[in-house]
Amino acid sequence: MEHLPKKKATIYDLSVLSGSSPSTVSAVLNGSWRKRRIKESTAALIRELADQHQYTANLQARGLRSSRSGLVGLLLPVHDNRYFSSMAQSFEAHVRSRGLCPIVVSACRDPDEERRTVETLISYSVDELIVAGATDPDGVHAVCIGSGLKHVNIDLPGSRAPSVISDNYQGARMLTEAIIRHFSDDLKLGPDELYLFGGRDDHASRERIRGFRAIKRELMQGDSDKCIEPTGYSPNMAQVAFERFYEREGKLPRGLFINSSINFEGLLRFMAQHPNEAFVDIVVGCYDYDPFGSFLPFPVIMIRQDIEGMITKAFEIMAENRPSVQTYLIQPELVPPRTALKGPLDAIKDIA
Amino acid sequence: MEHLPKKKATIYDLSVLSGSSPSTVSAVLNGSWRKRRIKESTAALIRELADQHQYTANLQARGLRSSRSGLVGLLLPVHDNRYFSSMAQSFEAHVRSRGLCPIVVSACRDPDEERRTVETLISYSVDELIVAGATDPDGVHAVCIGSGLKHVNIDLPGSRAPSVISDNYQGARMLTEAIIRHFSDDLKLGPDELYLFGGRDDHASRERIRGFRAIKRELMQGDSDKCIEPTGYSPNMAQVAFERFYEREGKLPRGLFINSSINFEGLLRFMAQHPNEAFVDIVVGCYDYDPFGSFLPFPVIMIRQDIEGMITKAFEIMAENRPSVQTYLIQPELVPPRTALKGPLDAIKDIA
DNA sequence: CATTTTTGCACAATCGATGGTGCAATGAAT
DNA sequence: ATTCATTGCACCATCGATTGTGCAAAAATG
Repeated sequence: MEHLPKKKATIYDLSVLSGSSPSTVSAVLNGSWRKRRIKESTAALIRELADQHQYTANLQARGLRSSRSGLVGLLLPVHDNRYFSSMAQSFEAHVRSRGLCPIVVSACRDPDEERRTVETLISYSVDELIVAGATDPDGVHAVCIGSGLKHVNIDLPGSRAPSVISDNYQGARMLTEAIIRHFSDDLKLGPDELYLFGGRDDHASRERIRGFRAIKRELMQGDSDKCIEPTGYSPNMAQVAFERFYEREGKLPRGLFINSSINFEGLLRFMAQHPNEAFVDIVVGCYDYDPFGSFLPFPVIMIRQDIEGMITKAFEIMAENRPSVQTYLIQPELVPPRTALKGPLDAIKDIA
Repeated sequence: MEHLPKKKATIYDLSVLSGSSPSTVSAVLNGSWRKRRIKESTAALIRELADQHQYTANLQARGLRSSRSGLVGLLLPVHDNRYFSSMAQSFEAHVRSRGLCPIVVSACRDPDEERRTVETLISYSVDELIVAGATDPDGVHAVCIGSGLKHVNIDLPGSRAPSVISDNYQGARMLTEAIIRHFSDDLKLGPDELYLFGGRDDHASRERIRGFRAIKRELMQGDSDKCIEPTGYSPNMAQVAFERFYEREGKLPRGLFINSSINFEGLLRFMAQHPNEAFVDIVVGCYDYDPFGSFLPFPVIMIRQDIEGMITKAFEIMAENRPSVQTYLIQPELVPPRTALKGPLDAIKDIA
């Protein structure tokens, strides 16, 4: 039977029931009672009543009074790809292990939405915030600073708050080199057969492009601007770019550096329009790891960013009392084709 | 320059500045001022002061007073796969469009964690909750009912709250039939060559198994218990199951119905251990859509659940004042191999 | 037994916003 | 000019917890 939504018990209810004052009840229930010299027996009684009546603290009230909430936020650009969803997963585990409540929100790469969202979080007195892949980290910072909210950037650095990012330059070098070396000597790749698609004008893309070009020049003695096609972080724009290229050249470049799995989805859309023959000889390097992407019918080399490492580092930084504004580089990992890595889900017990 | 975290302006500050009372300021700033017959000019003045001083309401205080929070929650089993991350993405868009704040949390398929998490959300006076793929929806329901929280189940039904799920029976029939028909007449699949892997003892798995068996008997005149291998929702257990099968039979079944993309990842892990030759003739049907999964080197047929449809329906139900406890079936969609569908990300503008 | 110390708790202000109620000033109606 | 209705706003209790302070009663000390 549905019992009517009986309103929740408060410390005042328990106060009456136990014969103690509200403040005593509060102290018992929030752990500060030793300090307040509450008798063990009083505490025991109150605790018993509390779970008899299923008391749970009203966290809004607590938050209002103490201007803390027990919430830790993660601001994401989007949910729907494996990079960010893994990040959310790791993040939650970390926050939970500290006994706090993780809340994940996305802001669609929109600077205004980013700021508005953070303002909302602040209005709930979120205690800490990880800002991942923000389009305008410094804008977010300004909002945070105004209210003293601890925050760390991840994935894309800001200039005013500590940042933890992966070493995109090194990663791009590794990935590019792996693409090049994947071709045997007799089918060697030329500088104008290796293209970079995707990304936009953000720190990560710039670094990756820098790494791509550097190693390309070192190993191939060549590179040109036409080998770089930034398409934004959208499957659709990437698809269009591939289509255009294909129309122009009659084929895709044999070597493809794809900036982010989101853009890789653009290649999928292209693939859906063309027979497999168009792909027999290509080698793709994707900056970002997706387990299914790793097993496509052509060689796909991927970079897996060390999400767990970045999250860990971010929380370490937030634990400091006066963290210095600097950018920490975390090394990413090269993932050869046909590799199924473990992820944060593996940490979860599943009773078969 | 870092201005010191000057504490945020409150209605009291604005009250002093404007010469009006706090309640007037409050009314102006929360929109109820017309009703309270505040003069237009007074309102204008207050509004100007408000954004001069960057006033934003303390939502904990508001929530405490009004016992509403403006938060809408989505409880997920896990973040890290495309099905649930798409769900999060759609959910956020819906909630945002209503001017509320979406918050997404996962509970790792752990009934206790589910209940604890919902209790936490309730402590923050979350206004509405979508419970997706909960292991124990009725347990969650009990917690919600205790505090009058509106909620709807998605993906896995409960018996005490309205539920929106996809038609798993029909979906499984479609998928199974598509697998069978994918084989040409000369290579026809036998009943003992078509296996179902993955899932566990939940409503969705049961329905899918029922659909799988029904159509199998109709089209193949055969089915047996050994063709069903529930492995739980874990890549690892699924991998182990595949390995065992392979060891026993020297090959994989030619027809594979895989229950959820999470289990499909188990197949990836298996694949990483074995040469591509082990897969040349298999056809996989996966209940859940993953764009990369669709392009693997063997035919992969997928079922895409109508996430957008389910979310929409869920919100419609929550908008009713006395929703009836029933289960709504949403039709899923069969996705042929090599198909790149659009997703919730496509709704996001990206300034290239 | 008188005094000091310790124990155990109650009191009350406070966090920031909301909304019911009441009342003065203004304008309209008679 | 008196009465009545309307306008415009202030007052105050309230939501549920936290925390500094104060004060009896009990215990320790002399």
